Amino acid sequence: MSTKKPSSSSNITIRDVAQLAGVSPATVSKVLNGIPYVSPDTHARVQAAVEQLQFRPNSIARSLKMSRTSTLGLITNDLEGVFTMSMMRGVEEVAAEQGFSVFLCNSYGEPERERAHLQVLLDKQIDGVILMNGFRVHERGAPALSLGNMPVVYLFQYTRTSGIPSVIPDDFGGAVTGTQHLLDCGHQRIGVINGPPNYEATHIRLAGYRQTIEAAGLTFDPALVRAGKWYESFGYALTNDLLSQAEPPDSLFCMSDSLAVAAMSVVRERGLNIPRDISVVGFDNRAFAGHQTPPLTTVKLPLVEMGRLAGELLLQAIKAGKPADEIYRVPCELIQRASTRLMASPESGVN
Amino acid sequence: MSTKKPSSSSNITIRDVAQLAGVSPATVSKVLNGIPYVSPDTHARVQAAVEQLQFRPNSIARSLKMSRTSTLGLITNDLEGVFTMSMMRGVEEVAAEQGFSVFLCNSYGEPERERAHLQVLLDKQIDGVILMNGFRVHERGAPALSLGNMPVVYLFQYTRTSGIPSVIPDDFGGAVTGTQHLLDCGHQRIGVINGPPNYEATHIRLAGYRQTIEAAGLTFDPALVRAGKWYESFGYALTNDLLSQAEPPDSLFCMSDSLAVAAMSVVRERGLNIPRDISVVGFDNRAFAGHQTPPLTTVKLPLVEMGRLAGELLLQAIKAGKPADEIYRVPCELIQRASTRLMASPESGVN
DNA sequence: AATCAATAGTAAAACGATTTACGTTGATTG
DNA sequence: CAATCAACGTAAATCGTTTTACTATTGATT
Repeated sequence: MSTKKPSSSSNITIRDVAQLAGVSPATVSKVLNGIPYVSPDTHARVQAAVEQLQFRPNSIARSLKMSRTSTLGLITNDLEGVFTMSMMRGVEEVAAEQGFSVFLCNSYGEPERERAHLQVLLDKQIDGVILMNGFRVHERGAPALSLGNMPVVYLFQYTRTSGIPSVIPDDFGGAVTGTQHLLDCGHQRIGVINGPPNYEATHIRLAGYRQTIEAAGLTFDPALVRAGKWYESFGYALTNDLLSQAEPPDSLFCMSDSLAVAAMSVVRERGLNIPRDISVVGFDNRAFAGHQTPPLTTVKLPLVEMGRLAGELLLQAIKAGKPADEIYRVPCELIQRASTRLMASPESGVN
Repeated sequence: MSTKKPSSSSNITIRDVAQLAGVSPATVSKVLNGIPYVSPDTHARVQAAVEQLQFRPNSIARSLKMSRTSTLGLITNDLEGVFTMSMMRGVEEVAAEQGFSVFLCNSYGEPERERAHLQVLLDKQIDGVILMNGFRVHERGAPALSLGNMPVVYLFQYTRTSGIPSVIPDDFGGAVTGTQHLLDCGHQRIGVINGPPNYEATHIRLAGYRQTIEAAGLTFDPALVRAGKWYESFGYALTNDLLSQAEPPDSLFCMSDSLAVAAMSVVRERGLNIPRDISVVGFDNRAFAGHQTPPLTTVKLPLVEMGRLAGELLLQAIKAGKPADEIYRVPCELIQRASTRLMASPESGVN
């Protein structure tokens, strides 16, 4: 009959293990942490005791001494934003891989809440924090609270103030990729349905588009560009407007998948076939993009990868010295589906 | 010129405060925690010292002694699920209100990951945990690890094993509400586009529909019911099928907003007007529901409220004794928009 | 045989708060 | 006047680890 205590979950401490193994707590600590100079015999005895008692060290006590908690903070402006969860997943994933836990905080975009959350996290001695923006206001200033020398990484927003790495999508490159794909399909008049001017991405993507068509020897025509908001409801009028011109575009590059869905619907209503008569490319690679008819070719916002990178940068900053403060632009790859004319091979030029 | 130390964030301890105020650490602890028997004079002196030093107590040290961390765990099966973030927001919200932080963990539905996460959270001495399901497999068994007597709450899933409260939507009531609304609009042949049979919600909602129409004196007609999956792409064929019958339905109750979007699209293609010729009701109240043309009337899944309730139940269990183990079904209210014929007042019956 | 280095283990001091138990003091009371 | 009591403070123990001395034992080297 075992004499195991009923034990309310885990009263067992390192002392109990030491006692059972017939050694001192210090020795147990050594084997627990793989510190050398403990005989194989003792090592085995301690491990057996740990096993038998189902001992698990108390992280809190450990943290107190070590002043490292293996804990990250993740503060978001907009927990319910459409891009938020994928980035969160990336962050959580790398954190878990490296034995870190992450505190989730929602600031609702209010500096006062952000300050309060940061304060609590500081009190809880987290090792680092990611400040993540759910919406696309890219440039941001200092955090709402002085963080001393705690590592910080910005995600989906950037800063030019020094010492803080930022992770954002490569909007320019993404626009280039999308545009080039349409050129490769043989299109000469590529229409653009863009987002609102108060988003930096709007301008950057347009610049990417412009550079690409000009590099292909075409001239930039403002008549082919329309701008509204990111939502689907804005796409209908803009697309209709674009297609009603004397010389309508032969393809559409929509700067969000929502806009692309609206555009496709308008194109269909006008009796045109996608992609035979007109190609459509979206941006974001939202979940619904692949479920359209036809499935939407789109430029993917690398959200999970961005989350992972932000997490890696933060962990790296925690473990070593700070990485060079820098803006990391994660490439946006093309997800080729059926809303654009399929070419034999992406390499083959237009000729 | 101030002589404040450069200070690497927070080296200042309760001793420093005590020293500056000319009292003992114990006294400082008293005023910090509002414990009586400290003279107004001393109180003021201590507070001044706290202020001057910008002292903030170290949560880790506090937790070690008190064995309470003011920290919750939230483990989800599916961090990227469409319902997850709203529930998370609810949980985070109440937690923050009551001074708790929440650890976010993604188990990807793998028991092994869930076990690992739980283990880490236990080591970190969290005060309680919410096990949240991102998809609609409702019934679940015990957690993947024995949790001793740590409070647990299930969210978006339930259990009949004792001691654990569960928070789920009231699918039955929601189906009743949606059906009744269509009856109130004067419809007699209400078609149903349902989800897959391996979801319990599918059956419960159908039962709610059936009971409601039978209570109204109509007979349940299986020919009016179609089932597929929740995604939009399944809605087209089902709706077409339903509407091609000799006696087609005069209204549609779609058990997800995605299905409803597909249904509306099919209805339009057939040259019918919504809501004049046919009413459509959805389920979930996804973000896009309000952006349809016409905006979709739908039964709201009370995700944020469910998250809040789960958080409240957990905090309550932590602070007091466990609440009665029970299944909490949160009501699903009707969000009335323009895809159903508007009635003068919900109270006025059909007559 | 004496010295030294490497190995094995431990006692005790941290880490930074809370809490218990106790000591003053001054006022009130029988 | 002695005894009681309440108010105010503090020293020291405590929470469960890690880490820093420090001791003791070996085996190898001169």
